[in-house]
Order: sequence, then structure tokens, then C-alpha cells
Amino acid sequence: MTDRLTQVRLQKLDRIRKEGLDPYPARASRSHTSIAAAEAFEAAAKDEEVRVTVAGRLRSIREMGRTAFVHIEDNDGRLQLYLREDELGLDKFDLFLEAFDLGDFIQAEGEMFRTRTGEVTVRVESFLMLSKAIYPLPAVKEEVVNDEIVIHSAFDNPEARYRERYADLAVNPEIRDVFRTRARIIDALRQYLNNLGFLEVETPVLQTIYGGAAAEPFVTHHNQLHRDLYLRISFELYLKRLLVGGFERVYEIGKDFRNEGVDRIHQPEFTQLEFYMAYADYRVVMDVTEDMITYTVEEVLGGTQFEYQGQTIDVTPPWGRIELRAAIAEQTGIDYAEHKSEKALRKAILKAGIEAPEEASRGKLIEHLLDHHVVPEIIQPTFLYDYPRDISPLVKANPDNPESVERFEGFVAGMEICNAFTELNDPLEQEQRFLEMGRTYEEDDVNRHPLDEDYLRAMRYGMPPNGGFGMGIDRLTMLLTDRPFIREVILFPHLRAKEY
RNA sequence: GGGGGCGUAGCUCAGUCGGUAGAGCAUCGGCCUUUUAAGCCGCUGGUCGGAGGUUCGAGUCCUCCCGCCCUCACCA
Repeated sequence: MTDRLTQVRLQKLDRIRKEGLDPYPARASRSHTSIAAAEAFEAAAKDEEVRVTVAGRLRSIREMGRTAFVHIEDNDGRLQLYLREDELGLDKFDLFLEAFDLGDFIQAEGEMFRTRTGEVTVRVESFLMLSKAIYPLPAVKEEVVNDEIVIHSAFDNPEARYRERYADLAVNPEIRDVFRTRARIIDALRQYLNNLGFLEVETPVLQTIYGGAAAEPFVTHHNQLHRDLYLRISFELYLKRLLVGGFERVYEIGKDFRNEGVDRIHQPEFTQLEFYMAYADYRVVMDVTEDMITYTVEEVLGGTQFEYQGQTIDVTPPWGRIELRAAIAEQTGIDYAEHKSEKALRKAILKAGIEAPEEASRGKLIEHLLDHHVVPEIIQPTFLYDYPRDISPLVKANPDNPESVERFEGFVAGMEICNAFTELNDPLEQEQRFLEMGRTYEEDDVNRHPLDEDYLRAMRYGMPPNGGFGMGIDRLTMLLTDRPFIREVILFPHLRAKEY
């Protein structure tokens, strides 16, 4: 694209070259970041000279006759520079005004002082272009009113922001903060698990048989092997093979891929944490979950309470613990234990004036009640436990009640954030469950699982009893950054390809 | 996939009943040596998402297509 704005900047690029300067020099130097420079000035004695070399991107230029005030922005924040013709000389000063634009990266050296309005500023004695910007960044203006930053003409067209996330990040500092927080969340989770003796591992993204969740996979193809492969929909079956191998505590943080609809809390590519813990059951995993998330929230936010979309969330243990059956009964008046068959339960649901999906198993009906009538009501951190067996093929049955399995999910702010269970480690029962699954789903159901013979083989060598856990990192990040949409916490969310 | 909404200058947005396409900021030119949404004066800048249609005349009405948003469905 060579529109007029771009043409002007290309001419400026030439102008810089004609001055004998490289608009993209290989080397930069800086003695202080913006914050370090301001701190050094504040710490210095009254008459002491504080000389700095700073670097950053030009974010504002206020030309005032033979002087100019500009702000540069670096990773730490913003710093004001003051340029004067009598300080720089006519040629240099003109070069700056005529060839430097918003968005350019520059380097400047000078002595620090405080302006009449009290702002710590660098009086520039020399400057360099570090990188000339050819396209103008979206024109965002900021104003400080009563210590609050008011943004004018924000760059907030969603399509443009996600397509050009780099521009979004460049002009919206709060978006950069979202991803700094995201990194700290992952860091805290790692610390927590490492401290408990967990081993971080990596398992295949390309799988010959997908499993561990009910989801439609992405299919790809390996040319040399002449076979289709699937992008993983979960890590579960590989991580549990590692327990067979003798590791007692393993976890993985990585991407899962599900070829399904995109909405407020779903993206086809998302980040998951799963861990497996030998000799633990789902009760232990519940305790660990509470503790791990509390630790993470404290590390990242400095406390156990935070605001999410206008509601105060408190993760301080103990979290609510309610049997799934009781939670559904409370919200809908339906006790599914009284309706043992799919038919009977469907009848009860319709009688209660609630919609029931067509062609759903009894477990699917229960799940529908959970998703639509219980989950939206759960604001404070809560575990629901003991799930129907037919929607949980990898979970060990509850010894007191063979109808239910030892599984729980954690919910916060109307969102499911984790799913965990006492893992089924009986190879014969697992095989039986897989076969049951094959019957539950129709032949052409995309969620019907191919039977993973190799996983059964692994189990036959002996798998220690263990508790497993999975959590969506993106959703946790949504909570801790107060973002209502999952695409806000994913750097490059998926959009349709645009042709240029 | 169904339903609804939207797409106008680099950015944020107006555009009435179908009658020559506008504003602020940015850009460009001028003034201004402690400004900070700096200020003042002036000038530019448009395939109105794309294609077709109705009409003397379409940003506006109709059809199809593309993209984004919301919502439903799907989603251990």
C-alpha cells in the first residue's frame, strides 16, 4: 500500500539517508529505561547532573516554535524529551521536525531536568533514528484527568485489533498488560507444581488416535507415513502413560485444538494445564486445586480477591463443594437420581418446563441441565462433584455408588475452569467403557472415540491409582485480567484469512 | 450451520425523505523557546467492504458475495 501518508514517510526515509544517517542502524544503546531514568533523577542530589541515553518509540510530538516536547514509550512506560534548536543546532533540529514521526523508534541522549509543570524530562543533546515507521499507527490520544488516563479515539475496532494485534499492542498499553499477567499466571502455576515435585513434560501434539475429551479434532496428514494425524484435543492419555512409566507426578502446559464453534469462551486453539498425581484421588486433587489457584492469584494479584465484570470473586479456600445431583436439584427441582433412564429423565425435564436436547443420553441430559441452569448461577469458586458415568469414560466409579464417578469440575463467574477426577486405572474396565462409548455415540458422531489400543496396552502393564486435573489457562487469565472474551487473552485469535 | 446487527478518510465517528460525501484527531504548509488531548491560521485526504440491479439520480432501496460483532446450536 502506498497511500499518501506512506509516500510522505518514504520521502522522510530518503531525507534521513541523504543526511548520511542509517534509518535502521544495527546497533542501539541505552543507559536507562524510562523508569530507571526518572528514578535516577529523583535519587540524585539537587545540583548533580544526571545524564542518560534512552530509547523508545515516539508516541507524541508537541512542536512549539524552536522547541519541541515529545514522549517516547518503552517497555516500562513513557518519558518526555525536550528538544531545542539552540541546543541541537538548526540542522539537527529541523531534521527531527521534518523526518521523525509518531511510531518511529529513536534513541536520545541528554541531561535530566524537571519542567515547569513538574515532569521529569530529558533535555536532548543528540538523537538517532533507530527504526523508521512507514505506516502510521492508529492515532490514539491520551489525557490524564484526576490521575485517570482518558483515551481519545481509542483503536477499538475489533476486527482491526485482532487482525493487527501488533498495532493493538503498540497503541493500547493495557493490552500489553493482559499478556504480562498471562505470563505471570503460567509462571506461578509452574512454580507451584514444581514445588510439589511435579515433572513438566511434553507429549505429542500430532496424534495417531485422538482422545481424552469429547471433541472434534483437526485432521492433518503425514506425507511420508501416508497417514492422517490428528491435532490433540487433550494430553490426558499420553500423560497417564507416563504414570505407567514410573513418573508419579507429571504436568504439561500447552495447546489443545478442537474443531468446534468459536464464542465468548471457546477458541479452536487454546492453552491447557493438565497434571496427574499418583496415589491421589479426586478429593486430594480438589484440595490441590484450591491451593494452587489461591497461590496463583496471590502471586499475580497480591491478594485472594479480585473484581471480575463488576463482581467480587474470592478464591480463599475452602471453595463451595456441592454434589452435582444436589446442585441440579436446587436450580431445577429435578433430582436425576429419581429418573434412572434417559426416557424418564427427559420426561421430568420437559415436565419442569425445560428444553431437552434431542437424541441425548441420560448423561448428556444431565450435562445440559448443568450447563444451562447451574453453571451460569455459580459466581464464587465452587466444585461440583460426582458425575454421571456415561459422559465420563476415563473416570473411576464411585465405590459407594456405581451410578456416579469420582469426577469434579470447578466453576467461577459462571464459567467452567477445570475438570478433574480419580482416574480409571483398571484396564479391563477401561476397555469395557471404551466399548460402551462406541455404543453411546452414533457411528457417524464426530465425538465418537476411536479405540486407543495402545493406551489399553499401557494400562495393562499397571497404572498406579491417581488423580488427574485439567484447566483452561485462557479462562483463568480472563478472570485475573477482568476480560469478558477469551480472544482478549489470546495474542492472535483465529479470524478468517483476509486477502490482500 | 440458523437468526440478528454492522462495514463511510490513517484512527474514532456523523451523514435527515434517494439529490454535488462531512467533523475531530493524524498527515501536509505557516506561527509559536517549559508543552502535555498544547494552542492559533490554512490546505489536503474517499472505489462509502465487493459485484450486480432499481432509478433521471444510490453511502442511503433490492439481490448476491466477503469480513467482523452478538446470539442460538455444537462443545467431558
